[in-house]
Amino acid sequence: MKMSELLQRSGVPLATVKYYLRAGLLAPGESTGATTAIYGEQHVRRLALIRALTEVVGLPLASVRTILGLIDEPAPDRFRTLGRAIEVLPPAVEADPGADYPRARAALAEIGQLYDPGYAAVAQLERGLAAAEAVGMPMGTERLHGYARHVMAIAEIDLAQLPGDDTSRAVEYSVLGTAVYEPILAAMRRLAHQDLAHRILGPAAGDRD
Amino acid sequence: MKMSELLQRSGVPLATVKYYLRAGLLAPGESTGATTAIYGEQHVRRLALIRALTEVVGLPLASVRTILGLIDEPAPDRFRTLGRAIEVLPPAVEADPGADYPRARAALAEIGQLYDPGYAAVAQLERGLAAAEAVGMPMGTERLHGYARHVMAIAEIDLAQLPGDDTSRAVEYSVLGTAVYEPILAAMRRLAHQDLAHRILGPAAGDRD
DNA sequence: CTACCTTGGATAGTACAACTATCCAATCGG
DNA sequence: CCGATTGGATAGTTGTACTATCCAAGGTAG
Repeated sequence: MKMSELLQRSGVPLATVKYYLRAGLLAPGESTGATTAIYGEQHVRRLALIRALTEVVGLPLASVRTILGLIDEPAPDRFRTLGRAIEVLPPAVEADPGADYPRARAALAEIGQLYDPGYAAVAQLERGLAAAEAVGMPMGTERLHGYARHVMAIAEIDLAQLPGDDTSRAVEYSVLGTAVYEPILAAMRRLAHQDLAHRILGPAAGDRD
Repeated sequence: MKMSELLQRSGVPLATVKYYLRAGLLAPGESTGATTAIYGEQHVRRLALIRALTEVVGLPLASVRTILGLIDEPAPDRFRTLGRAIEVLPPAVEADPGADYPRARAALAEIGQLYDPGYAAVAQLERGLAAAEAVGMPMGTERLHGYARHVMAIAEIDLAQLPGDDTSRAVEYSVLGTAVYEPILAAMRRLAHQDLAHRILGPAAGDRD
């Protein structure tokens, strides 16, 4: 298809597509002359992916670029690829293998999980726990164990979906699954809160007008 | 305390504190003359809260302002207060009571929860589900049920922590708990993924160098 | 008591991200 | 063959979150 059709199919304005091309987020079409190039389905999908990551997940374009790069050329092993992808997901925190994350270390020890200060998610956990403390609602042991149990169950569901044979697709699945399903989980938690509040606080308290 | 001490205690630069004062995020100190005012512990706490919401949760200041306003002056009932707070949490989506959210409606019907297009979280769920579809990994029924079960269990843990007697504290708890514990849950899910990947894919695949 | 420091208040400037708009020239297509 | 489309380049806009400077008045240490 030509540019005009790509614009129509994707719903992205021309100026923005040009911007993505310049930024290296979108591969140029196959040039068929000085003033034309043809684009394929992969361009439509790529645009949808960029928009989903920016608008729904809320990623800055620099992070989108990293994730797209990982999908196109994964790191030698899945584990490291996923680790790299996680680093750019919000809230972006760079892991410092030399640093100590005391709250995260204690929490992970408590629930029997591996503590590795080189994981970005460990730094994120530390920040989250510190923030919870700072606003006067630190995480208790009971809550921690409860969260851990159910989060682990959710992670098992996620991994069960993982296509085991095709590595490249598995990487794409892992990376996108982490990013895309996070907002869904957050929304479901919020809805669960409202559902529970409605049932427990009673119809009176739950009445919306 | 005086301004200089507030700066030291909070670690926030003077220019930024002045900016927050101007923006109405921080109440002015009690004026003791044309060029002095005294600040209290509540100012230190408020600054910590602002920083936690902006840096850890990643909220824009406009959303922080809304949340602070809800904590200071909650809406008539908890249910609506929490609803308003949820609306400003990322990814910010405004709920349109007149709109239809087919994916969210189907999903909520499937798991037996109330569907109300007036909830911002419903619009968020719709967006998330649509994004998952757009990138080629739509949510299946099995996954939906699994998520729902565990998310509901997590929400029950959250609500168990809620102080039942003091409404104002309960509101603060609900609002902050939703915002602050979301990044913690996200980090825990990512760590659970890595933990599982390490155990299932084996030490070889999990080797980090 | 006085010279310097702190403060409050106002205003302007900076930095970055993510577009958005325009211009030009080549060329494609009816 | 002539208007519309395209690629390529460049400049401008919008929004957010600060950051820096200036001024005047009031506090404060010696």
